[in-house]
Amino acid sequence: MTVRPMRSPRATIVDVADAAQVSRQTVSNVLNRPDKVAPATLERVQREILRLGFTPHASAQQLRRKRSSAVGFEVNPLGHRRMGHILDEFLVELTVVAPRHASHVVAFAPDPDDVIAAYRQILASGLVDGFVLADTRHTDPRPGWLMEHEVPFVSFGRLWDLPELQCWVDVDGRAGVRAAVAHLVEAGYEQVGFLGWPAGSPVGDDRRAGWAEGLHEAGLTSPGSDEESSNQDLDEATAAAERLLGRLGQGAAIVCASDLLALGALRAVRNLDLEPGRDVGVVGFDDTEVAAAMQLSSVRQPVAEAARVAWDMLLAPTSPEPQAQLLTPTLTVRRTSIRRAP
Amino acid sequence: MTVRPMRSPRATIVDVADAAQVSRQTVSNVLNRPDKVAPATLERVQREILRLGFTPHASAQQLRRKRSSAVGFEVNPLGHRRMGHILDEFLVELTVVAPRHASHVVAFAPDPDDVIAAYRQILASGLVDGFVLADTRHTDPRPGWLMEHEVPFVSFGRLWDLPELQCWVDVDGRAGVRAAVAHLVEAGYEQVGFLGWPAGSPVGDDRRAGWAEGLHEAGLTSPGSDEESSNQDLDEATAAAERLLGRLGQGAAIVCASDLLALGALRAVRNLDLEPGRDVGVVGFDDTEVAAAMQLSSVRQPVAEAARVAWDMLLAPTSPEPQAQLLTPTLTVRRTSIRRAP
DNA sequence: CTGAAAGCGCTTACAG
DNA sequence: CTGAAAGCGCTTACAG
Repeated sequence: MTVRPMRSPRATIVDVADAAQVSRQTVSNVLNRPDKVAPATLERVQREILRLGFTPHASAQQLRRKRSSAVGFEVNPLGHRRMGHILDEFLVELTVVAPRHASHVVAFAPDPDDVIAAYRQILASGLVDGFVLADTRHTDPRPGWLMEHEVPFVSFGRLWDLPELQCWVDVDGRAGVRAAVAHLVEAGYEQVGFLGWPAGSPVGDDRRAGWAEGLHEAGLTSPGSDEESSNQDLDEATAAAERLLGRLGQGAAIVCASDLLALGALRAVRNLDLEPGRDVGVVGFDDTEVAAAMQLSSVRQPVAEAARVAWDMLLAPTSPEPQAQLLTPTLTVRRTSIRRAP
Repeated sequence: MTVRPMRSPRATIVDVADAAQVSRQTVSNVLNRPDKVAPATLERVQREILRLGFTPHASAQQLRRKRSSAVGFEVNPLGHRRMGHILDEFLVELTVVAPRHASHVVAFAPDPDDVIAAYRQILASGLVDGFVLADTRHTDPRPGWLMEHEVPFVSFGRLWDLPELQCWVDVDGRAGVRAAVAHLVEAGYEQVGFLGWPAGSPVGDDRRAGWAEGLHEAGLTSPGSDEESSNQDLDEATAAAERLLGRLGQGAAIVCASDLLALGALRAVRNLDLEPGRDVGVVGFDDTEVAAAMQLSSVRQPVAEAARVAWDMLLAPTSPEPQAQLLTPTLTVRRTSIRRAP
């Protein structure tokens, strides 16, 4: 047996075949249909594969199989802060799961002026078989285009414009907020107000609905005056929270549609010389770094699970059509929703 | 991956050749060595390429050229919060620049128990030609292994263990902190203290050195008592900042090694019923979301530039050996370092 | 300047 | 169960 030099050219299927005294097709069979190979041959070939450190060349497989075993994931320099890095986390989890499906993830960044062109290009080059979408929005051109060209895809986030499409996984924000309300009531707060975004955003409206449902389930009624809204801006959120606190009585709590809004609520509480948690409960949404740093209780999206589901959906047989999935978030409880120190 | 058949089979080089009435080699020449093709032929072929929407098949090119035109980038589910998402940003910028080099980025997540195995595997499969490393640390096995196997790579972050290697780009944290000190002195603060990490981390020590240099340049001397250290923990940082403020006089400022430490400093300031900015200056490091939300001045790493440099270095000729590059960060000035409201 | 030939490394019917 | 043949889509010397 020849000793392989340090920087040797990769071993190919032919090298393995020669070493194991079989044809290269048999090596391929060992790799792809081991049940069709005699046990003794199988073992001999596998030993040589291990010994030579052979790994099939991805390009050759892709070319022959007419399949890349890769999915594309769009990353976005402008938008990637919008969701508090949830999407960065999602990409990581997508990548973690990929090997389980003998696949990999290709990141790409479209020109903002022609997003579809990037999808078209990467698809035409055969670099990916399909896509995982994220950050879907109203009038998003991507799902329609992919649909029309019969490109396999799954979306992390509901497909707002195409309610008939079921190829998505999302997080049930409504249930998360509902759970936060229940938690706050349980913790002893007597009223629960809501600090949300201005009406009209599907995600924000969904979270607001969760608050209303939570109140209802807890037997509390909303006087209609215990909510305020603000854009994603700290000063605006602080002012809104101050107005809200002015109307809520003693021992109240505020559930917020985002951690940033919650940060405004914390400020408002302190501006009144009150102590978050002890005097006023506050819960945020997304459990970002900000939340952890500020000891803010927050609703956490199950990102890793969403990534797993996305893969499963993408690889599932096309019929029966996969069902959309709504995952339930969890609540990370920290100081700002503990009414009394233990 | 189960793939539904694509609606239209892609156009191949042969389709273009037939349409343009040339051989397929000529089409290839149009693509790869246009100078070797007669102008009239060139134009005719290019017209057909456009008309058919032809894009070369990546796998076929990779197989033939023995080059993938891709770099691997390791993403890490545990470590990706350590640097305040700087690495997520870096991946995005790497991806943005990739098309300029006719390349793409393959993300991968190693098994934490055998990181090298993931590098070996992805390399053996021919999926990438090289790697961009990040989050390098002392006793990092990756640079040595890559070096030994003559795998092209560039590191975002100094190669602490291999000072002879020049294939890295990093951010000059020392210069950033020095600039922050100068800014604070300029803004009218009379003393500048430092809140850092415990001695021993190369990055932290570098930032501390920047503070000392900044004091020196400003003609201030450090009494040796105007620094404190804390781990990345809000409560610990708050306590350290309180001790520090207790020793600093009126009109002081604090430069911090991270935004989280700075958050502790902000808390300490408020605990003393003082107002950040007006009474005590505070500057953080990394300009994270937390900084933006808290109106915290902070040192910002030029991540996009680092990504550009990384690509250039990776593709640069191997001789002369590329020079390591240290980029200068910028200071994002917000409320916490403005002494008086305008 | 253009085209015929060889081949990158693999997989998949198919014949033996 | 095993191997000879064809071919995935491209590029690159090379001959004309």
